[in-house]
Amino acid sequence: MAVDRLKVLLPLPLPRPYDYLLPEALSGLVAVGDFVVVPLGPREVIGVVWDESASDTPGSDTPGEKLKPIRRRLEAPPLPEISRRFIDWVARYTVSSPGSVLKMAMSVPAALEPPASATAWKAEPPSPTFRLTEPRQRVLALADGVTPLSAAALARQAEVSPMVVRGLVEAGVLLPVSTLASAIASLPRPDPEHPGPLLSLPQRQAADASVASVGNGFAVMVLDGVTGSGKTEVYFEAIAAALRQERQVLVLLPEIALSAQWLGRFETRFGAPPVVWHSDLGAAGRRDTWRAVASGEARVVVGARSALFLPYPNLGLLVVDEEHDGAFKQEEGVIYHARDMAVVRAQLGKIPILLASATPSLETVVNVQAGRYQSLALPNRHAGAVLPEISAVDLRQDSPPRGFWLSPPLVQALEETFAAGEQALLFLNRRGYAPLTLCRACGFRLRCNRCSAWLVEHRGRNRLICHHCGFDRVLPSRCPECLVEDRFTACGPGIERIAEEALHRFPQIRMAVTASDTLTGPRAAAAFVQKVTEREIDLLVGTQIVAKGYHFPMLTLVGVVDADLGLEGGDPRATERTYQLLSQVAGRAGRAERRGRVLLQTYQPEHPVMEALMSGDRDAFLTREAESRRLLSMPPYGRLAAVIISGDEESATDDFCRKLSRLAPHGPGITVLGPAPAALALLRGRHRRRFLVKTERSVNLQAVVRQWLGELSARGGLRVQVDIDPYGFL
DNA sequence: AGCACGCCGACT
DNA sequence: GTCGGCGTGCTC
Repeated sequence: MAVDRLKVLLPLPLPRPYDYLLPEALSGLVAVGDFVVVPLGPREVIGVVWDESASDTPGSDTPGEKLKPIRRRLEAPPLPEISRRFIDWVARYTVSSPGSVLKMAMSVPAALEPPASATAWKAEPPSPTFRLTEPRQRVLALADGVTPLSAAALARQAEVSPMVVRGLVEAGVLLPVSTLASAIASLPRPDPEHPGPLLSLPQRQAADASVASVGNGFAVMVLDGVTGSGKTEVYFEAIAAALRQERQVLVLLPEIALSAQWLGRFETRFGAPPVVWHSDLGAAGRRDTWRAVASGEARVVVGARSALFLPYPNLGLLVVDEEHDGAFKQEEGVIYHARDMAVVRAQLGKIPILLASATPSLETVVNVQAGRYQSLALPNRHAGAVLPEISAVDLRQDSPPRGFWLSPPLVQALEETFAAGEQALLFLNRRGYAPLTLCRACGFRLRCNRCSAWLVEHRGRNRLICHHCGFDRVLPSRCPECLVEDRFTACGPGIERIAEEALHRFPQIRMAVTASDTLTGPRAAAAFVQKVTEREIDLLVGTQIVAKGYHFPMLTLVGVVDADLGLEGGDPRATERTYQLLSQVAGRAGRAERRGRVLLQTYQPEHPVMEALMSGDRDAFLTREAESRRLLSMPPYGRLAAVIISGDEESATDDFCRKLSRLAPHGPGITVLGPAPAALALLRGRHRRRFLVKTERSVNLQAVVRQWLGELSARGGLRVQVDIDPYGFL
């Protein structure tokens, strides 16, 4: 019997797919995975056929027989089965609706509509009688190129009047072609046989192991090697292996927009650029990329976390570079960790995944120790480079003068570096001039009205900015509290202030100040990299943005202005994160023949993080961290979920929390903590409270949370968010 | 997510 | 008396 009903998943936060009738006219033409247009209330929505629902089980979970018919099927490649299972899996894991996850996979509605065919023109050999004037020849030469061009582009590039092109069209010498089809066909193909750099022996061995895994089913490999050990070149070989097998590859990077250097290395190895996917891709770019992925034409995709949800029909390898990086955690909407979901995607696709990092996350290290992941270690920096010498400056002894932040030893090291004609980096993970501004007359501190955060002075722009909601204002002349005039004073340093101090100490040096707000987009990043590489810059002052992925051969000194920043609060995860960040920053020093030096300014040189950095004994540090996590039953030894309640009214939010509290799950191996004010108790005008659900590994955490939250519905501006495996523990 | 339905304040 | 605010709930 023919199927006459289908389940269709819509990209909306609905609890399950809806049933629709398959009209006679579409019978046999619609299959599971197809994109279809269906009516939903008064509107039409694009969804995906999720399942067949047998017609002889009427209304098992459907209200009555008021089923509406599927309107039409869209001419797009169907959503692959693995993608559908992946979406279901992510929804279950993150305690969100499958429709919300589908929405991430369908982020480009335009890609599903019939390809808009902007007309381009292709040259046809003209008849011998056709007069080939010089302008006409120029146009025809262009139209003979690889990429078909529009009439306007032909005229512009051939430097002829549009009338010439029109004449050629009318004469039948230029024929119309569909831009889209040819754009896909002309995607540059990374070539696995393109000669790449020579690999060192350890690189070769790791590369061989990863290459061998390609095409051999699911496996997780951890590429573990210090900065400069050449991890990228190793996984390039695995990518080459996947390309030889005609499979697609996805590389996830934490900060895609800023990795111009990474793209350069890729092109050196493969002779062509990869397909790039990130959030600030234009609408047309997104559409074309989505289609290129769905058609299988995009061979290597490099992207930020959302690239994981593109509809790869033929994915053969996954790479997560800098796997420890916090940027893989999506904190809004469906909250997920792209690295963890990538492992699941690899498992569903029965393909290998490579996790690369110089400072693997504790979760990953524990998985290696348990034998679940295979470790491919790269012990040394190649090309004879040595690791930087890392030492602490004890600020209790070597304190900077009042109102300054660079200690005498650091100033001296800078002096030596500049004298040797080398470059230095001052690292401080704090944007702006000063993190806090207060009134000297009454002690009033300027804070954001909508967030529990101080306003940060950005002197360059003459603004006070909230880093959480973006609110900004000019510095008032009068204190809003005591009305006294001009008594505001900046407290503490941001990178702008460090830059000011450095310039005061070394008036001659050429300096670049880089933060996420000054290094906007790939162009700015490329310009910055070029300036540093060509040694037009002596000193870099920057936030974590400079810690990621750059390689400057002449940079031999790294000064960490405040190594203790981020250790406050006692969150077990903060220790690990600080270690990873500082380790990464330290790796910027001295990668070529020159040995680098790293100075950590700290008030606690005996802190395990500092000691681990200085001794280079990462494994001892990790063992110790793992032990403390085990004692606390924290991940990865226990399961953890954060439930965040937010509302624009504080009392209503607290009321709701009390109700939830009374219904809180209990039982063996289940602990619910809270409610407590969330890390940012006020964010964008919303009051936030947080519960922590902690369970033993044997407990189905998601089921517990789902059942708990299912008992109450949040109304009246209240919102409930579930964060499985939250990034912070407190 | 939309979009309609519904129940209370200021207008032609 | 109606127009319209946005709170609440439904959509196969």
